[in-house]
Amino acid sequence: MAEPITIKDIANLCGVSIATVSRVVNNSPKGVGEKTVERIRKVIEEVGYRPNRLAQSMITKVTHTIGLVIPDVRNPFFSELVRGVEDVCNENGYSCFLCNTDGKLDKENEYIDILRDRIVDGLLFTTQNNKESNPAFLDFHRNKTPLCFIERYVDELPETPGVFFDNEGGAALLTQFVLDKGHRNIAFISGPLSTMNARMRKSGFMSTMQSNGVEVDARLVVEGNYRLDSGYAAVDQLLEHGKPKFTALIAGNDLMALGAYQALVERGYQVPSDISIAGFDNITYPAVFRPLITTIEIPGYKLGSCGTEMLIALMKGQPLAVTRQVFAAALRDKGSVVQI
Amino acid sequence: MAEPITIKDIANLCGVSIATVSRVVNNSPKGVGEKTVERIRKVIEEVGYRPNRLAQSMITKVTHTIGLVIPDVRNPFFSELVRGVEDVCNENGYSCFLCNTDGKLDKENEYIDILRDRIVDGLLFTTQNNKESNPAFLDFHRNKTPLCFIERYVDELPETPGVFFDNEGGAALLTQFVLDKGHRNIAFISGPLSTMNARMRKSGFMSTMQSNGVEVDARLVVEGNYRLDSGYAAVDQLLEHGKPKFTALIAGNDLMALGAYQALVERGYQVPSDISIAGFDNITYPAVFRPLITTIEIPGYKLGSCGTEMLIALMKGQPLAVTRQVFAAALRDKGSVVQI
DNA sequence: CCCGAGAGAGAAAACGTTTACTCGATCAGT
DNA sequence: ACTGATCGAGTAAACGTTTTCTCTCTCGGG
Repeated sequence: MAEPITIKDIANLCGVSIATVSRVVNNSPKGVGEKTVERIRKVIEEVGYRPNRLAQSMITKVTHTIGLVIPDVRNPFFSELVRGVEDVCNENGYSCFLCNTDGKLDKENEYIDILRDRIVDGLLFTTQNNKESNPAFLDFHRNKTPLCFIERYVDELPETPGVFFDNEGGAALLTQFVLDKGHRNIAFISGPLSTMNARMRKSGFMSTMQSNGVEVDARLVVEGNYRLDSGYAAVDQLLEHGKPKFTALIAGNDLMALGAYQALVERGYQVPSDISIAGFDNITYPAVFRPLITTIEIPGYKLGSCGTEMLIALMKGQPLAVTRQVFAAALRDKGSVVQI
Repeated sequence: MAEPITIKDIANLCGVSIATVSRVVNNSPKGVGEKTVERIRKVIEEVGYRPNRLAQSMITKVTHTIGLVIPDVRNPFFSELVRGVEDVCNENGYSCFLCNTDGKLDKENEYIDILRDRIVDGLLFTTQNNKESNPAFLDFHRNKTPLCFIERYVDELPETPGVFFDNEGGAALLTQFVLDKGHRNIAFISGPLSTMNARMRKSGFMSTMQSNGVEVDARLVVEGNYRLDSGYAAVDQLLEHGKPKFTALIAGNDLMALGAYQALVERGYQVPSDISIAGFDNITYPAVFRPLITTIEIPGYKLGSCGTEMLIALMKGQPLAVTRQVFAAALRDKGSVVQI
């Protein structure tokens, strides 16, 4: 276990004080002579000295680390997001602690505590729970440790910065697209309404239907849970009373759309000729795969990178132009919605 | 910016010395009276004191963090792996720095330096480059900072622990499966032969062919780069001289298999009735998607969790029963290889 | 020749812990 | 009553930095 080289070693090697070495390490140009700087630089280079970041952080109270709290990195949306976060961190000299909560409140709280203990400089946070939050969380806020939400509000912290996706606008865009194709009887499978984005998407659907003067049949609106099988089950529910009363189906995400697709095909319907289908997320798999679902793209990478940029600005004490950044929706037409 | 509560505050509040508080925090039972412990515990609880981990680490030289270096978290295999790593870390009180290198040597080296500076207790490392390595990397080794490879050897560090997937065995298993279906003319698209796993898979293919007494037509073995389009391009190369001379095609991963599938279909061949296809990875997408490719499953989560368990054992100074853990391959028959 | 300014550099405190050492008090055994 | 453990608790050094002061030169201007 070779003892690491410390600033003291460099000082001895150069015959100067540690203060002087510290000055050249942090290249604060004041107070050190040209040739001394040169000499110390050379020795540092030669012996490969690297300052101990723990000791530095002790003094400066800055660790150049952030915490990233998400439900599950295996979800492709979050993989994208994580990569966006990590890239921006790296560009700016930050490192990133990854934390998976599965959306569970107790794991969220546990991680918040851990991250506070580790003295992260900032926190990037996503979750489904926007009701309750942990004391440590409010501590972050109270201590003015920068905090940036990703697709999340916490009711207690209404002014906290965040990056959001325009779920309502996306749903409106998609609904309008389907309406423009001539559909009037449109079924809607929402995500779990306990989540903010499911509510927003549903609301975008409802309001667009209304603003187009199309009445929504309440029996055609069902709640799912964002999983494949719940899309499948929703179709059973929609077909409960015999023949479908809808020519198009919009799902709260692509996974449910795929489940619905499967159910419809198994029951002998042609998609999209009999029934059009649309989703949300633009889950992108290798282009070979079928079926393709017309969808709303959610820019995961962008949300991650921009959220991190906001956070870094905050950590640097820069004032934010916009504290809540909302990303517009984009439609990805893949042919699963046809004109009637 | 409310100043955080320190051990000194607790000491003052309780009218004891910081040493005593430290003892109860680390509950080292020696040397503190029953009632004192109780009193200090209560105050700590009340004011919500949490020790500063930086200060602790300064003394103990232990940070309870690890570095996880992978090419890209967006690759589903690595998403799985990352989650396996993070779960085990969390169970054991470790936090994990995520680093994406895109397989680039310079980014790998950069992260190694960063992680060493951050004084991680251990390092989990994957990459494609097994030839060159960075001085800091060897430093890890020299300083006996635990190191665990994931699907990687570094030639300079032959004794380093690691978790591996039995690529050669997997390829053998798959090749045997295809042979058992009666195929004799089998094309093989390898991954980039600069990578260890591509070489192993190819080698498993070649040796199984040979051990079954089937000669390999050199023109039917081409090199790809693990990406979709290289599978597509490989088919062009294989069909260069007119009609296919093979009835089955094994690709070094599923992505290339899919690219090959697309190319074959576009050229009017039926898969699998004309040509069977098999891959590697078991990229799992929602079950609705077609086509399905018979493949070898690589247990990403398991590799991550077991690698982390090894690393943690090393960090605790426990001797390892096995320093190189090799995970066996499992075949996932999805019907894309038919009997002839 | 003297004074003051400014440059170069060192001394030492501080950051919040852990831990080896010390010390007094209590208490059991003789 | 004296000795020697043992227990409870405090003192202070140490970890490797940053940073504020302070000090000593050197040099230019009057």
